Amino acid sequence: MTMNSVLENIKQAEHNCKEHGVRLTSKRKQVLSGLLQADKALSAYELVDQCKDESGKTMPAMSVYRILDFLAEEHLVHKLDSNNKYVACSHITCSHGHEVTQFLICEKCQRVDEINIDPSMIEQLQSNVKDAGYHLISPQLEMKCLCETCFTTFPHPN
Amino acid sequence: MTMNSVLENIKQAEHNCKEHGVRLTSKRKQVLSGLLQADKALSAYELVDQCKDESGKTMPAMSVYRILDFLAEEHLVHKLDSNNKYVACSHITCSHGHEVTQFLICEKCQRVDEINIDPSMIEQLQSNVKDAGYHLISPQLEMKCLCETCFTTFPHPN
DNA sequence: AATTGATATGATATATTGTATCATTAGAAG
DNA sequence: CTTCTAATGATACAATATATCATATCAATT
Ligand SMILES: [Zn+2]
Ligand SMILES: [Zn+2]
Ligand SMILES: [Zn+2]
Ligand SMILES: [Zn+2]
Repeated sequence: MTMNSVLENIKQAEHNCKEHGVRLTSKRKQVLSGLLQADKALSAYELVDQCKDESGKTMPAMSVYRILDFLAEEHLVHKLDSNNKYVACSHITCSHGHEVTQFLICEKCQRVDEINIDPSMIEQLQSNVKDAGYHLISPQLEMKCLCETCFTTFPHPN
Repeated sequence: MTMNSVLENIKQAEHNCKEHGVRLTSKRKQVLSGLLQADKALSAYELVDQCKDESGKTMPAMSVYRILDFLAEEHLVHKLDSNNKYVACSHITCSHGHEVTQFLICEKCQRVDEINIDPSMIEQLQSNVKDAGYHLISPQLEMKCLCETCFTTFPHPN
């Protein structure tokens, strides 16, 4: 992501936080900015390294985890359970809600696309869940994939 | 799951393994049986404890991980990325394939239901992935839920 | 400006999950 | 029985995550 885009995202994130009555502190900006620049999913500890590289100062892992929790609550980043990594939300500067999020995750290069789901599909998923006697609490679909580049670059089975 | 059902599942699992030219050893049976009896998702280390309780002998964590890998390859257990736990396949004694598996996971009690997806839904998911320029390599949908019991028992937001 | 209370961050220890590697054992095949 | 392979054990360690208490920062009030 270009530096301009990063700044634009940060600015919008700051605005969103203000509206929610919470603060996007400089550390939180630093972490979010790191994720935006990386343009892929990073682990908490990779983010520690990235912050070190950017600023020279070490950010405690504990702080990174806390900040990632905060950013996730604000829907500014998402945690990917598939690989225990974190990715910046693709929809910070647009007005998407987050009823159901779907991620396509490249297993090789950690590139992630956050795509939209057809509302009828969401409905069907919800109704499947309900029919099975469950109550959906955190709908997030993660699909383990290869991106086009990795698919053509690396050998693969099938 | 009743002891009879457990034995029936083990028997079928043994048959399946024989067909694939691999061995369902006694340790592997012990782990699979532990998961079947638990009737919910367990972590690898919870399984270590369970094996200890059942047999008196300690099974090394390393072995449990290896055995879980084996069982997963045979589609006898599934790994849930959502909570880093493992669950016995619900379809050992029936003839389901595993093109796309969908799990409803209770966040409170770790109860899991492995349900079927409508083929048209699978198709649509696949086409979404393709449209985004990705290649699906391991389709497994995990939905974080509350089961009916936990939903009515515990307080919840919304 | 100083006081105070709430929020954020740092420091440290520890828990949990998972892998690498080499040694040993058990099974199948000849 | 021997020999080869697959399975398991033992040990060390890496990677991910949380618990807890101390300190710093910020903003409101005096
Ligand atoms: Zn998002
Ligand atoms: Zn890729
Ligand atoms: Zn299954
Ligand atoms: Zn439950």
